[in-house]
Amino acid sequence: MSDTERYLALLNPEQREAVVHENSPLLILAGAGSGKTRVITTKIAYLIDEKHIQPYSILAVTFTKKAAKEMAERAVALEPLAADAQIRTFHSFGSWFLRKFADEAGVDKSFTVYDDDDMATLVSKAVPALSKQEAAKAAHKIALAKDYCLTPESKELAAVESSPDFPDVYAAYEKRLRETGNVDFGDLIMLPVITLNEYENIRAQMHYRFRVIMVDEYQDSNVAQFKLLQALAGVEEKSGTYVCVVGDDDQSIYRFRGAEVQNILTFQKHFPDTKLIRLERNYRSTASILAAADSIVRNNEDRLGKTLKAERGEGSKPVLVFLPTQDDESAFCADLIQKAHTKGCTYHDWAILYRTNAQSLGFETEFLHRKIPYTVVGSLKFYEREEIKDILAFLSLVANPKDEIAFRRIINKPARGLGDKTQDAVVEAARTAGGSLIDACREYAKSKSKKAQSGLNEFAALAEELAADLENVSSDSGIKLSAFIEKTADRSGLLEYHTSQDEVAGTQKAANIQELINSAVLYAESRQGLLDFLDAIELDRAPEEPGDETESDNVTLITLHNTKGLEFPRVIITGLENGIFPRQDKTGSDLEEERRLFYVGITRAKDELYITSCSIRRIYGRTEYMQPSQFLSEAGSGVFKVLGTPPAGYYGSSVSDGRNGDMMAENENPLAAKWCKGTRLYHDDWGYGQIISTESREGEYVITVQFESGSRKQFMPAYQSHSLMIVHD
DNA sequence: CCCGTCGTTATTTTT
DNA sequence: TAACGACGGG
Repeated sequence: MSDTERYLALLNPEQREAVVHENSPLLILAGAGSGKTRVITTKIAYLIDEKHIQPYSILAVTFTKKAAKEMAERAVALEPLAADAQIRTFHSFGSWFLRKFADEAGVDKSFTVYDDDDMATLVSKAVPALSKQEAAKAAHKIALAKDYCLTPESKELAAVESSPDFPDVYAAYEKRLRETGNVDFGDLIMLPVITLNEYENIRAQMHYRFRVIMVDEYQDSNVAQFKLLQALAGVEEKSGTYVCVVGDDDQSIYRFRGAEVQNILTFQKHFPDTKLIRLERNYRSTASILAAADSIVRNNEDRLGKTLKAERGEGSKPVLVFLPTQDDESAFCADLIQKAHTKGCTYHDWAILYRTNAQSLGFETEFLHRKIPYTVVGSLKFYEREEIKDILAFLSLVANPKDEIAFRRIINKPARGLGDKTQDAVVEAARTAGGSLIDACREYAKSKSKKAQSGLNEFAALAEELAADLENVSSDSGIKLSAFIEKTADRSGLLEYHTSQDEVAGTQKAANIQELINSAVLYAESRQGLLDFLDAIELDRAPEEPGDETESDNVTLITLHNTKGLEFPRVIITGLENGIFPRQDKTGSDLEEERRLFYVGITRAKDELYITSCSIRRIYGRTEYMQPSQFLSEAGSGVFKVLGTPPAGYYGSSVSDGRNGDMMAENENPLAAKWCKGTRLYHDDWGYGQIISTESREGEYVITVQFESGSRKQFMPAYQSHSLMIVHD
């Protein structure tokens, strides 16, 4: 048996068809857990082994570095030659392209990438009339415009932001950004598109180079990325480039950030003769979890439509739990996890999902209290922390002395007596001279009196010294970049500044800076090494966060958005309440996106799924009465096993079997109506049971419960209802 | 220019 | 509730 036969044998018929398909564009609609990564990686190996495609001319793009890394590793495991294939994120491809064709694209070869924060700062400097908030809003709109590949001159710009001065704000920002030589994230996609459209020779060069292009998570691509794919593939030129995209329209959850579901819905129109293959066999979740997922997403209108078939057993029904308050919610989750842990289930098996980052707080408090180990994924990103951005800003300024944003960030940190006024003047001087900000400091210091003078010279000397250090080391000298970063942190005074902050606020800033230093050991102490390091950080931030504890036994706390591509044996999706999830008054296509988000959450679960909904929640310090999420009633009955009692007036999936209503008419005691003979119950400690008798003792209503575990207990629902929940099947 | 206090305002966010 | 930004006194 050849290697090829061996790995093809691992595939089901649809997967195999997708791998061996050739000669026309291919759209793979891959449902959650249907093995799409396996298909892509096998296809890469197959193209190299059987079709003798040069690995070098295969381009596979993903959205996250994590996905790119996993894909590369798995492809290489199948075929070592795949190490030479270009497997990268859209943005890292854009970065590669822009450095290669920097002159044509109009950027500095050694550009660094501005993030959303930097964009907002630059907008406020380019258009000083705007308040901080207006600048941030404008920056967001500019990013969105770039996602749609719109320049300040584009007629369609009004669709993004109709305000009449928006094109001017955008244009002013662009002018200022080009002056720095840097780019923003949007540029990494948009500028290559513009360059490719403008230069026929570059287009031809790319067509010659890349014979196969594959795109993962295609449902989350935006218009600019679509145009990039179109230009690279050369549909109009009939370049013969093979295009294969993989995605799932039901998992499109980044529309608010410019992702365009239409890209996948209309792919066949833009790429003639497209072959469509559906992967609908799900190898991840049990049948009853998939049934729940389908009962949600089938309420969406705008979808290509597909039904997942479970390859695993039926499994246990997902459990829907109605709880009084959010505190009960975190207690319920903690109980569930602790109980499973005593039975040998690891913490690592569990994930708690929520709509907004703020919701993690309640769980953190409860878990800390109960000593349940956990990790919060996402919320405060390492590279977005103040101290890290400070050090990176200093490094960026060394790399590019025209970097205005980096300059402003650190020139007066620690305080050197150089406030806004001085900064503006220096930046202005540098802009008119068209030169370096450091030179401008020296120049401006001459015309300035005493105090500012020494500060300016001190700062300039520091920047010059560090820059000179870097130039003096020949590249490949074997010295590590981490030594240089350590020196930068030390000499700039930033390390000392943040260490003293630690003492006041009890933070971990100094330790974080040390982590940053450590992360640079693999880079050379040279100008090129620094550029590589900054590039890697800008584009690959999320994955290898220092302190990543995926190895140890922790419960995962994570937003629904962040779970894309992940899976867990046991999942709890929390906060299923109108206003929280779906958020506020989402309607139409926004509501459909929320529904897809729920779908993504459900399909993360392999074996067990729990869903919680509270009656009372504190929002912004105010106590609000919540209604269960409309998604729950849409699911219809029979999908979930229901625990607890939904708030009055809720006619969702837990409609009573008629018994409760009948009893209410016969009995004046509301407790007796609810806690009647035959009612099925769930108790935090004793598990499932049924009421076998009821009585009144000394004026108190008492029930006797027979538990499935064998034990028989008595309870007074008036006082103990918090630990007892009624089961509605 | 620095630091404290008060008032305002709250999504999701691969890169 | 909490966190962050705007403003005013030192």
